[in-house]
Amino acid sequence: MIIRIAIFEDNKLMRNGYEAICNGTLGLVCCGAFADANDIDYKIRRVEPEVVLMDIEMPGNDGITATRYIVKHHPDIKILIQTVFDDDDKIFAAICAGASGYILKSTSPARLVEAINEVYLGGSPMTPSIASRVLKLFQQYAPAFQDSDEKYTLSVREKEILSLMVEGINLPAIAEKCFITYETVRTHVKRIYKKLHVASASEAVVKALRERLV
Amino acid sequence: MIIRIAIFEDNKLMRNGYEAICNGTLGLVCCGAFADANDIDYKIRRVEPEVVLMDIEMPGNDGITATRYIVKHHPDIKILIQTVFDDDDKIFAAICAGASGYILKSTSPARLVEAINEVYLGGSPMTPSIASRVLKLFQQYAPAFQDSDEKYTLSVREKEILSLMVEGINLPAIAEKCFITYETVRTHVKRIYKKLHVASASEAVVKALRERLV
DNA sequence: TCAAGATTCACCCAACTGGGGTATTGAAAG
DNA sequence: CTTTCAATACCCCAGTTGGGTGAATCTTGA
Repeated sequence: MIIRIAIFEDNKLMRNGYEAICNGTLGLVCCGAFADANDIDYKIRRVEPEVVLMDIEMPGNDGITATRYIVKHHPDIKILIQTVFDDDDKIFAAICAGASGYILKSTSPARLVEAINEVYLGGSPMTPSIASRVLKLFQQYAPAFQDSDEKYTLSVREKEILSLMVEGINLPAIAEKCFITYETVRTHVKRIYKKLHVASASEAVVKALRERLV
Repeated sequence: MIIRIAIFEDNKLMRNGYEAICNGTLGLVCCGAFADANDIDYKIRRVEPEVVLMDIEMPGNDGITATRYIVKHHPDIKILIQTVFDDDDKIFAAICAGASGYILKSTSPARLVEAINEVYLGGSPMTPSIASRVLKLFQQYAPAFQDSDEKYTLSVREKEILSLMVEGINLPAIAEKCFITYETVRTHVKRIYKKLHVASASEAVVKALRERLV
């Protein structure tokens, strides 16, 4: 099985370098090398890659936008972001755009080939320094758990009902779904409110989401 | 410079294996190998590691709790989580607890040594499959920026009221806070529901949180 | 100037919600 | 064997919510 790779990189030297690395490696083949991400749809349809090596910094259509586009319209294609910078905003944007991996340009050819194989197999290779920033961002944006030592002890049934509430289903409908009466659902809900120290469905679902109770 | 490593691993064979790997590698030394994380404070103070190799699954005091404790009280110590499982909850909990790296036990000794050096230097080595899950979790929990196509065009007042709803405040109270009548709040809320295509406060706040509308 | 939209307010009605009880069953724990 | 607790179910009541309709300002922009 040969992995087809499309390269997007504005620097001609690097582009040729990547192409050489791909074509010089058993199991890889470069099916296209482009200096920009304009006409991205045409280019992707033309060369039909399985993995895209994407430079973030490019003139015209930037790598993030292109990534977002490819993820949306060709969800099977894996995208490996390459950049010289490692600032939080770019990483954050790239991840949210749906990139599968993120490596610095200082990465060795051997590691690059490894990374290409890894994204192709569904993994997410990241330069450790990038990974470190991702974790920090993650901790920042998901402050749940932080030091929650099992604060709330919801029973199985209660968790089930709470998660249905998070889905926006109202109590009568929950009763149907759970094959129990409306009154029983209400009993559970009241207990949930007491345990979570809240007084309404909205508060409960917010707490459930924020503290990852469901 | 020699990196001091403390090992927490309940399986004796693996524990001895890790110890042998550390002591057999130039630049690393195992300063302590423990079968559980009980008395974690005493153990850490006793052996003063720079890097902790932590098994998640251990009898008694689990690896996550121990990680949280170490991060809190010895913030300079880097923690490398090791596990046989790669389920979302454990990964999420470990990251939120403050682990610096996360690798599977199937990782080769060479890669383990590499990972130890990387966490020591401030990086975050992750097995690609773990990294992949981290990215997915990240995308799930930070859907901001996702595609800021201004999906919903809420007015200023509507956003204000929606965010008060997310705080769990009920409509009469919102009216007071905004110095408008209860009926007006209700009019706004109804319009918000139409714009968001929802039919209840819970749904609205969930959507607001998930899509970062507030 | 006229249209569109934001913001404000009001009334009606049916349904749902929050809070307070009480009570039975079965399983697990001591 | 008794206690505890989750899960089930029912009652009452006041208050809130969802949905509909109508309407008056005010700003903004075509």
